[in-house]
Order: sequence, then structure tokens, then C-alpha cells
Amino acid sequence: MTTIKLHNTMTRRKEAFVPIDPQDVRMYVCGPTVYDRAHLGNARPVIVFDVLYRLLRHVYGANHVNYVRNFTDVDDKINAKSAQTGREIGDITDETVSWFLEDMAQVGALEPNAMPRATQYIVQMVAMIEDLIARGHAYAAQGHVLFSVDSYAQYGALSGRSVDDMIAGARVEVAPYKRDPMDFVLWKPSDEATPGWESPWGRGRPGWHIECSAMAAELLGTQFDIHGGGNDLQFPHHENEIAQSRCAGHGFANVWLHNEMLQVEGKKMSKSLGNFFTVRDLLDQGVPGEVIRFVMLSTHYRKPMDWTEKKRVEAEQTLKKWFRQIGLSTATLDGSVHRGTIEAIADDLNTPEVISNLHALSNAGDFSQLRKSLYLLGLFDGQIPKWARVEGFSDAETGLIRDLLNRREIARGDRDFAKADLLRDGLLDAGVGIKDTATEPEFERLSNFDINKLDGLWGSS
RNA sequence: GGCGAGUUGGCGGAGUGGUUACGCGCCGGAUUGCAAAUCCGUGUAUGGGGGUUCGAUUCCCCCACUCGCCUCCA
Repeated sequence: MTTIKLHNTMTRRKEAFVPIDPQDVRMYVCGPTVYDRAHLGNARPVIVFDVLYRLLRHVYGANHVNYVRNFTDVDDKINAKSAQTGREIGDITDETVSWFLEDMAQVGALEPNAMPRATQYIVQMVAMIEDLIARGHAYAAQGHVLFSVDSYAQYGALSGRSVDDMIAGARVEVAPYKRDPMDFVLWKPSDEATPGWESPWGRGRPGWHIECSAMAAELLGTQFDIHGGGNDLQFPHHENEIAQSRCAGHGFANVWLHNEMLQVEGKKMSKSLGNFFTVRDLLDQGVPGEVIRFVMLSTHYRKPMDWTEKKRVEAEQTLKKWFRQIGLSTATLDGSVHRGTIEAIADDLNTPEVISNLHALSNAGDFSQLRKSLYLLGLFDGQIPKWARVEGFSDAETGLIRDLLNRREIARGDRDFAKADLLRDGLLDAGVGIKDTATEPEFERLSNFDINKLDGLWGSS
């Protein structure tokens, strides 16, 4: 069996992955807060962990992997959006969830086995908070419940910080009801206008971190294999999850995986820099989902990834070539995969290495293995995508083009190259690309195909 | 201020204690009336300084720089 190696943030080392139960490999990934379209940065962890999900399914069997990714649907950003637009919170979150799933499907992400929403697990969160209070790890104060960081000696182990360091750095809001400035909120009160649930501490809503601890325990058990997310979540979110869960007596996650951030043309994506865009924006501009995925996978997940126009163009070019090549292969997608591909993915998801191997397969003319490898990577679903296919012409258009090409052949025969080139350039201008071959000239429809220009050319020559 | 990651050729981007993958670009060539496409081929890199070693790009230390996080954020 393939040995998967993963870089565990907790130990800061690459380790062989050993599941708790190979019949039931369990992974939890922090999903989005649903208040707006997913931006390009949101797509990175989705794609990275989708590759891992596919790898796990390949190694342990599709029915032996349980992948959970949550939707955070209770949050002050959502409340703000509701107040600002006058729309119901439920409408906003429902719509955003469906957008998210559509957009992520476009970049080739499989849906996880479960996609719990925080609002559906309030009961479990309240129970967990009560338990933490009973165990002396949390306390109620002024309608809030706070986790006592002081009560968990290993706090900071994941991110490599000590509580003293953090207090020294102090940019922490010090609320009067906190015993310690580092304590974080498990439950907070809601006013009339804010969503809330009845609880032993009055009407209120959960703090951000508790949902993942509660839902992971409910859906994956109190100890599971892998927990993932962006490295901006490492602190404080994941640190707090660990503190809560461990103090509730849970083993929690064995392996922690974090992907690095995304940049755009060398800079952090931000609204103020004007380089902020959503996945939907790119798709609407005609950037295929496969291209987005390819660019994402061309940088290792633990390195900052720079989205550039140049990479987009290169990716499109490479994929177009590969799709044409694998179109020549009839290999069935039976789950077998080229050894080099599987080994590179299993080596801490070294997708750049995989892509390098794919170039080798392409150059060697091994289109069957290329086909299978692209399938495992999620870049190919069994159908050559429309954008990579040579688009056909109607019969009438084909006749017209054949006639023009014929005239060009005659002109070439007469060594009237001026006329021949005029026809070639005219065809090109009308959006018909030409390649001379040993036998008949080949032609293809380009994106700027214009039947009127073609007609004009036919009439004037 | 604290914590973390990183610094490889023109660009992107891996691996490796001992001939530095691979892709794009560039250059040269084949082919072509010219193009396009295709094919063949050449060249170019491990931030700086120490240390360990027969030998370091790879391991260790220091420095410089870059990026991220520490505040909602994937």
C-alpha cells in the first residue's frame, strides 16, 4: 500500500500517515463563513484538501474516507450583511452556500461527505460549553462564557507561542468580564436584533471557535485523523479548538495541515489594492475551472502561491495540449494510476512534482497514463472540457473554408504567394487557424471566429 | 514587539550530503515559398558569512531580505 507522508504542523515534521482506522479515515477542514461569494483565496484550501481527499480515497477506498467541511452560518459579518441589505439571514446564507458549491464544483472539488452548518449544532455546542464549565475550564460572566486559557497548560503548542509572548505582543481586546486577557469567548449574549438561542446563560449565540470542536466530535468522533485549513487559522482558531476539545476530554486531531496564503501578482489580495476578485469573476471572464485548479496545484500547498496572468496563460496552454493528447487515449479510468504520480502526491501533496511528471508522460507519448493521472488530480472528469476541444464548424462554414483553402492551394501551385498569403491572413482574421500538413491543410475555429468576415473574404477573392 | 514560513537560472517551480528535475521564455538548428504547428539541440541558478564534512545547494549557527499571522479573514 502507498505510504502517505504529510507535514504535521503540530510536530513541524513530515511524518508517515497512519490512520486510526483504515476502514474509516476521518478528516475535518474549516470551511467558509457564508456571507459573500468565495474569493480566489478561499479556493486554495478547498482545492488542496480536495487533492488530499482524492488521494485518501484512492489509497483507502472511496467508501472508507469521511471528509467533513463546515459552513459557518452564524457570524457578525452575516448579521451586518443582513442589516445592510434588509434580507433575511437564512436567505443570505442559503444563497451563499449554493454559490460556494457551484463555484467549487467548477474548480473540480468533490463535495465532502458532510457539510454541517453551525446553526444546526447549537445544542451540541451548548452541551460542550456546559461540560467545559463543569470541568473548570470555562466560566460564565455577564451573559458571556469564556474559556480560561490559563487552565490548559499546553496552550500555544500548535502555533509555537507561549501565553507570555502573546501578552507581550498584546493587541488583544481586554474586556472587563475576562479574567485573563487571552481568554476567548465560547458564548456571547444577543440583543433583540441579533440571532440568538436560549441557553443556561440567557439568549445568545456561540463564539466562533466552538462550532468546529462540537461538530467534529459529533460527526467524526472525539478523536480523528486530519484537521486542515489555511495557516491564518492556525492561531487563534485552531489553537482554541485544541484547547476546548482537549479540555473536554477529546483526543481531537492527530495530524494538522495548513496551506499557505494566496497572493495576486506578488501582493496580498485586498479590496484596497484593487486586486481582489472572486472565483466567479474568473469563471465569468472565461478562465476555465481546470486552469484555476492547475495554477493552484503548480505551487506546493505550504508555500505562498502567487496568482499571475502569466501563469494563467501557461496553464491554459499546457492543459489544452494535454487534453488533446488524452483525447487520443481510450484508457479506461479504472482507478489505476502511474506510480510516479501517486508517489509524488503521497509525498506531502507534492503537486508541482506531479505536474513535472505529467510533462514527462506527455513528452513520452504515454497518453493513457497522462489521462489517468489527470483524473486522479481532479483536472479531468472523463470528458474533455468544451473549452479545450477543437470546436466544429457548420457544414456551410466548412464548405466555405474548404473552398477558400482550395483557392489558396491553387495560388500556391501558381507560386502566387501574395494571393495565397492574402487568403491565409484573411482566414486568420475571420477566426480560422490554419496548419499546413503533408497532406491536407488542417483548420480550427478560433475564439474570434466571424462568419461575416469569412463571407466577405469568399466574395472578394 | 512576538510567532511562523521562505530566499534555487530571464520567469515559474521541485528534488538531492558528491553529474542541479521539469515547464515557459530566450538562442541555435530541422522542416516551410513565408507563416503557424511540430521536432531536435545549447546555455544560464542554489541571498551573505561562519561551522560540521573528504565533499553542502542539501545539516547546524549567525546576518540580511521577503512574505504571512498575532484583529474578521482560507
